[in-house]
Amino acid sequence: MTKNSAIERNPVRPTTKSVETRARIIRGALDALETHGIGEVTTRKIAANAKVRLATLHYHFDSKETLLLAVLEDLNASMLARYQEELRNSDDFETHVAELIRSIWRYVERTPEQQFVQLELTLYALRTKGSEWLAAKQYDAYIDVYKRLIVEGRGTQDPALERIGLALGRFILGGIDGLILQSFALRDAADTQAGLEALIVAARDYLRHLLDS
Amino acid sequence: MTKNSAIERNPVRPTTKSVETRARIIRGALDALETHGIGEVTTRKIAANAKVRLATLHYHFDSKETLLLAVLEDLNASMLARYQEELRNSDDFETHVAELIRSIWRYVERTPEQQFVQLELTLYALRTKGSEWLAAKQYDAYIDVYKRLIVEGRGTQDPALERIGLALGRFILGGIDGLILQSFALRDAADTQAGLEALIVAARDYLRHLLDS
DNA sequence: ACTATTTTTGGTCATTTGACTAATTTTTTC
DNA sequence: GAAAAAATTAGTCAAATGACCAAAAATAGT
Repeated sequence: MTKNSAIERNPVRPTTKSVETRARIIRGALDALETHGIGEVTTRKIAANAKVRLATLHYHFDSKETLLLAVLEDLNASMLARYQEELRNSDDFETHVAELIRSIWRYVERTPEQQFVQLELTLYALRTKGSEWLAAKQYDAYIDVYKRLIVEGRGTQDPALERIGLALGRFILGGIDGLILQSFALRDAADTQAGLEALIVAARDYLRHLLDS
Repeated sequence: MTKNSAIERNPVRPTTKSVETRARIIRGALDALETHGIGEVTTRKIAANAKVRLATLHYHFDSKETLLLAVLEDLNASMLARYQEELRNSDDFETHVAELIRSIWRYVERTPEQQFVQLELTLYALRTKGSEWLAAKQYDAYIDVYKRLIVEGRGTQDPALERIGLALGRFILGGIDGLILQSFALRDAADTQAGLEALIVAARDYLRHLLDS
């Protein structure tokens, strides 16, 4: 870990090629992270995975740390975009929320390794001095998206509704996180399914509770 | 990472001293993990922290991996023991559950670094081939303890009650995990508090739901 | 096509790291 | 209190790793 001369090396006008390579490296890093985990991932593995020389990697990213955090940012952005374009229905409020949760979980089940990596990287960011903001940004973004997906199609934009969406969004996010951890640790499909149903019921009841008060 | 000759080296009759040193190393490892995180922890840091030579560490633990997993086991055992000896009250069922959750959270707030390390180690165990069982054991144990704490003092030991306790235990564990992550990421005391209250309400409603069906 | 800039490459380096051994010291047992 | 077993120690080692540089190659702007 020697000192770094990123500022001088950084290009004034990044090329199209540069952007592509950058993206490829990030993708390679994600692949490497999924198969090896954050503890075993090395710049060489990432470079190999991205079909790029080691020095090229260091040309684009000042350090391994920078790269890993870039992966997390990328992961966040793409996952959020995914949710954004989903779900345009307009059921009954409670059904809508239930469907949202199911939709979220369907995505989680389709990308378990990604979820795992994201968890690892979130903890990594929290551990990395000066990068805690990334974790905060991530959670803020998630909560915001969840809120919007909840409120969506309700017609009004009552500030009270916004508050409810926010609270419910936080609740659901927490529930999903907890469920992810349990499903990873216990690997029991039936229990996971039951947990999901429990979360749906709980979210519904919590919604009622919020609407009452 | 050469191969290891632990079997031959292991003592036939471990001494009192040995047990003490072992415990000291585990404690040192925990300290090191708390301050450095799993990504930066080294055997040397651990040894220094435990005031033990590096070779001594390797005498007691076949490998870094073994040691880290031992830390996780120790952490689980001690935290569970902590919960066991707590809470002997016998309120109304709903109040009892609410108090339980508050009690759990109080402990979490008293030991944030430990919670963080435990999370890191759980992910580490899940990543470490052949050690996934440790994570499973951990969660099973937690769920079981939660279940017992929930059912405790209800008088009957109806199998239906057991089922309810189990489901509610899983639910609460997930909720706590989710809340821990959010509180770490967002670092907002008020939001965390609100999240806790939400969990309590949700658990109460979920309990009612379980009792109804 | 020429030039300036960006990008890539091959090769190098210091350091860290986990693991290991042989010898010494401490503890236990009889 | 002597022998045996256990525990500790100092010192060594190979491998891995992140970072870096100087030079070559590719690309873009004019």
